[in-house]
Amino acid sequence: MLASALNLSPGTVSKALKDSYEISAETKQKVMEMARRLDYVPNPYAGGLRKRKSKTIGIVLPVISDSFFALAIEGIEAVVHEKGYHVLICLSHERYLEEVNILKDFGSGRVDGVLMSIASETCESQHIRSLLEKDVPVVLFDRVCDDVKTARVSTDDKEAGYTATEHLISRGCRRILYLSISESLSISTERLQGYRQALTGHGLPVEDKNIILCTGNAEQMKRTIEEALSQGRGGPNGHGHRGPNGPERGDERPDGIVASVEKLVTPVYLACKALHLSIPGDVKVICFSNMPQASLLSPALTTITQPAFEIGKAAACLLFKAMEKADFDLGKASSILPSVLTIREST
Amino acid sequence: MLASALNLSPGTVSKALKDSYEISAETKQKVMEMARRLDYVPNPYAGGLRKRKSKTIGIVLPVISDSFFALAIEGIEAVVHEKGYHVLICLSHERYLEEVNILKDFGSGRVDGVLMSIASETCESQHIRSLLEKDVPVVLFDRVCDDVKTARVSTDDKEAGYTATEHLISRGCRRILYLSISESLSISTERLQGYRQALTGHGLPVEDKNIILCTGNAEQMKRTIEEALSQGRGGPNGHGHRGPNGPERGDERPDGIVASVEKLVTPVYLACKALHLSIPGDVKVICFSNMPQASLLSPALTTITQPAFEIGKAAACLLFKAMEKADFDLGKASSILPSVLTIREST
DNA sequence: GTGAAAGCGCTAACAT
DNA sequence: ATGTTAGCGCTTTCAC
Repeated sequence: MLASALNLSPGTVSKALKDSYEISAETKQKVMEMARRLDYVPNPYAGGLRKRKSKTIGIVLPVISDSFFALAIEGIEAVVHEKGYHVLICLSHERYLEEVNILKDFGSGRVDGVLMSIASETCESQHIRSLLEKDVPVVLFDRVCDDVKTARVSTDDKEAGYTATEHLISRGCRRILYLSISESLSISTERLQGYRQALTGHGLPVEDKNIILCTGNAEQMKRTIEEALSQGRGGPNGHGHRGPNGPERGDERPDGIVASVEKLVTPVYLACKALHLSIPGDVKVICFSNMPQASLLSPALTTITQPAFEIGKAAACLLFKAMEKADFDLGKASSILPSVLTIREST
Repeated sequence: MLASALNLSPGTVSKALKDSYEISAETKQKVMEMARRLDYVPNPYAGGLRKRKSKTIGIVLPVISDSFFALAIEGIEAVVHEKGYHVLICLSHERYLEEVNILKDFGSGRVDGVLMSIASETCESQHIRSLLEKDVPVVLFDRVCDDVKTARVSTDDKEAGYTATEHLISRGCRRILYLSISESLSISTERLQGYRQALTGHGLPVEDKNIILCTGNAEQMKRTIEEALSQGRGGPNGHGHRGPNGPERGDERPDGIVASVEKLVTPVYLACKALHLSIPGDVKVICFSNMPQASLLSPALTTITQPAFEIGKAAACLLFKAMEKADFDLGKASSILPSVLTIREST
């Protein structure tokens, strides 16, 4: 296209555009000039076909409207853009089957590498292994997966779960609810393990009825949480507040909540409100969240915050290392970043 | 690749895969079978090159970690995915030059159409027109731009600005601050116009010193807001609260804030806290925001909410109409969706 | 019903 | 220093 306008061969134009030493300054001048005039940009797919690279990386996420994921994308974008690559984003909507289809599509040459955080439905990883077999490097972040030999970037979720729970215990909580959104997700199970360890470590019982799986939409989650909070508050109309004299002997009502993901913040607060439970008076709440407005909530929310942007960045960097040198072993390249506990009014 | 494995010509394989009538059931069977076995997916770029379509649409945004944009992407993704297209996301980081580079790149055949919300720095649209000239359809959403003849999808920002301001007036505010993040952005100027009209319409003066441009990071914004809120609070230590007897005669202190974008929520709340101003006692606050936790803030925030998901969807639908029939005139296809006022404690 | 051939827009090796 | 050629992986006429 440029070539015909200039009466030059495409080869010459191609070289001129890349400032090759074999082209005369004069021709380069002409080519550049014309390129500017025609606002010409080479078709990346044509070149990519030839070079067998797409220069794009695929991101697979369950959702975007979540402070953690939105920030993680920005972290990824920072390094991808710097490397001159592009970013293709696909959503699994927490569905295993959609995730499978996306990865299958990514095996077509559409992307040179994949960054992914797995769906809550997913508890199997054959689809990931299939992709790896096609030599498409994959780096998992946040919601990772043990049974696949590739790099993982996340926080130490077990430790974070421990820290969160211990914090509640130090605040006097004895019957602590753990709210999860999946029974298989790494973040859920790891954080749960930390929760268990903290309870056990402090001589408190771990009770199944305090481990709550919250699914469905926000309204359904709220109902699930209300139900859990109503435990041990005997009598037919068990929704009354506790007496004015603080916890009564034998009161089995939960007095603390570890919410394992940000999505649970609203349901938790609404459930407490509906039950007329005061936070932190009746129930103390800590949540894993990257919400920038956590400190503005009523009451201000104690959080475990993950370095979302940094996680995205680190994952992307690992991916590039793998794409740049084929012998780089992602299998032994995982990285763990620190999360931070920010204590606020809710505890 | 499949072809060689089957000893068939690529043409035959291609047709078989698309279930063409000219291929025998038997061969189709064999091809499908082998495709499954090898987990084969055709390279989309090769086909795209031939058909001169990329089947991907480009999204240009200033940021992702913002409730509105994150939701808008999900709306876009819903329709793009349904159409069998893919989504390439590029961030302008509010920079005009990055936006220009992205659009230039998008003129290469990388995308078949573009959805975009312009950067706060942008106040010129030649780059958009250049792209349109290359027959890449563009639909603007939310942060639109008047001087380019293409479709726009947004809310009625002038009306929303009016509604927000009138609401504050109805709550007794007389000295209302308008907080913007740009002097050229459509959302800023339109909402500002509504603000002016509401003031004028209710016999209140429009004062330049009440129209505040907030730039920089959250900390800088907070300082700007503090300064603005300190207006008319005379005396050397002008930071004290107002007297216990309510507004004094001649008090020039602002008593209301219209924050034109979500990013301003935190700075506004922090500024009020720093100045020991109570919301809504001393200052009433309304903000354009899609934060799911607005009702949990302290105090709960009165918001103007935009139908972000729907805006994304509508924009994508228009874009597809334009891509599907070349004679579809985007110039006269804009659409305006309703935003909603949710009154909470902050007013 | 199947194959051969051309071509999408580019790059890279190989002439000239 | 420039041009020619082949080929990336696919689709699509057009022959057979």
